[in-house]
Amino acid sequence: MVDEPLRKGEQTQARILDAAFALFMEQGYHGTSMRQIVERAGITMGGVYNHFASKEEIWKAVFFERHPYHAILPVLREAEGATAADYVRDAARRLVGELNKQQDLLHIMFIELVEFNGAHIPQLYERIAPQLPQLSAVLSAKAGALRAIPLPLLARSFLGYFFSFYITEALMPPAVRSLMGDASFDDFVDIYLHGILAAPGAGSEE
Amino acid sequence: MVDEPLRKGEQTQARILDAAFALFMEQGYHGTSMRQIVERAGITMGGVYNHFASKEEIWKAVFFERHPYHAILPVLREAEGATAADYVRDAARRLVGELNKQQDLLHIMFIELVEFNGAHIPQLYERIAPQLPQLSAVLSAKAGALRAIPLPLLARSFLGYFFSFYITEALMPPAVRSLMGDASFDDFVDIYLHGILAAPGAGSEE
DNA sequence: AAAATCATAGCGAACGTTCGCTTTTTTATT
DNA sequence: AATAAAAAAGCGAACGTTCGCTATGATTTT
Repeated sequence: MVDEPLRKGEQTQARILDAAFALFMEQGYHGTSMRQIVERAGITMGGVYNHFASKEEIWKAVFFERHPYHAILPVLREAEGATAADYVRDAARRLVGELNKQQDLLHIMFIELVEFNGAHIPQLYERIAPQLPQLSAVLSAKAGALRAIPLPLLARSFLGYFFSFYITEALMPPAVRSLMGDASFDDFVDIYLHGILAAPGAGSEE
Repeated sequence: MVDEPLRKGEQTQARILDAAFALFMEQGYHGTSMRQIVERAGITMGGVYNHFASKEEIWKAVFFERHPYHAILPVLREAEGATAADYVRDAARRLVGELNKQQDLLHIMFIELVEFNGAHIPQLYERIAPQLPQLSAVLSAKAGALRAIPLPLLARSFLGYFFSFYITEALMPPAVRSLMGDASFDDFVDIYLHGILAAPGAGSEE
C-alpha cells in the first residue's frame, strides 16, 4: 500500500530533485542552470516541466524536503538522559552526528538566506509548526535541573551554538584551522554545557 | 599628503563599490547584474570596466574591503575590563553594537560561502594574518581568570556564539521569533559567560 | 484508448563583456 | 597662468552566449 512500486514519473521527479539538490549545494541557486539539472537527471529540457512548473518550484521542493529541522526535531525528541546534563549531552552528540552525516544541512539554509532573502522561511515554519508543541513539552520536562533559563532562549542558544561550530569551521581555511588548534566538538560543547548547567562542576570530564 | 582630494575616478570607483555592496547583500552575487550595479552607481555599462576588469573583481574588492574581521579585530583589541569577566562582557557589548550597526557583516561571508564555495577565503586570511599575533597576545593577557580553555577554542567559541545569535534570528520569521520570546542579546550572552567563567557567580546581574 | 512522459527545436530576454568614439580631467611645458 | 599633450573616464550600441521557459509532436506507461 505504502510501498507500491514508484510510478515512472515519480522516479524521474526524484532524480530531478537529487540532481538539483547536489548542484544547488555546489553552486547556489542562481549559479545553477536548468540545463545542468536536466543533464544530471538524465532528461532533457522539455521533460522537466512535466514535473515542476518552474526553477523556483524545484528549489522549494528541495528546500522543504531537506531542511535541517527534519534532522533536528527527531534528535531532540529521541535524546535520553537521567539528568538534564546527560540529556543535553546526549542530544548534542546525536545532533553533531547528524550534522556530520549531512554537511549540507545548514548550507541549504544559507542559500535560502543569500539568494531568496529568506522568502520561503515562513512557509517552512508553517510546515513544522505542528511539531513544535510536542518538542517544547519534551524540553520542558528535561529542563528542570538547568539554570533558570527561559525555554525559548535555551532552545535558541542550543541550536545556535551548534550552528556556530560548523560555520566557524566553514569560515576557516585549512591553514588557519590547524593554527586554531582543530578544536574537537566535545570541547566546544563542553563550554556550552558549563553555561547552561546549574551546578558548576556538572561537566563530566576534567 | 594623505588627504589630497580624491581623483575623479576614485570617487566613481567608490560609488561602484557602494552600489555593488548594497545589491549583493539584497540579491546575492549571481542574482545581481552589472546593469543594476552601473545604474545604481550612476554610470553606464562601458564605464565600469575602466575601474574593474570583471564582475568578480568587483566582488573581491567588496569582500576584502568589508569583511567582518575589520570590525571584530578592533573590538577585541579595544575592549576593557579589570577582570576577565568584565573584559568578555565589554567585548561582547561592543561586538553586538558593531553587528547591530552593520547587519551585513556576517551576510557577506554567507554569500562567499554559498556562491563561491569560499574560494576567496584563503586570500582573505592572508590579509588579516599579520594582525592575528597581536590579537592572541591581547586575549592571552585577559584569559587568566577564565576556565582552562585553550585560547583558539575560546576565540572560536566566542565568535561562533555571536554568529549564532544573528543566524538564529535570520532563520526565524517574525511569527516564530515572538513565539520564541524575542530573546535579548544580554540574556543570550549571559549563557555563554556562565560557560567560560571560572567562578559560578561571576555574572554581575541576577 | 487515454494519460502521462519525454525529446526536439526554438522563443525572447537578459547575461557579462567589448568595441569605437567623445568628453573630461590631469600632467607637463611654457 | 595659460596652453598643449597625455591620460583617464565616460558613453551607447552591439557582441556572442546563456538564461528560463514553451510550443508541438512522438513515445511510453497505465
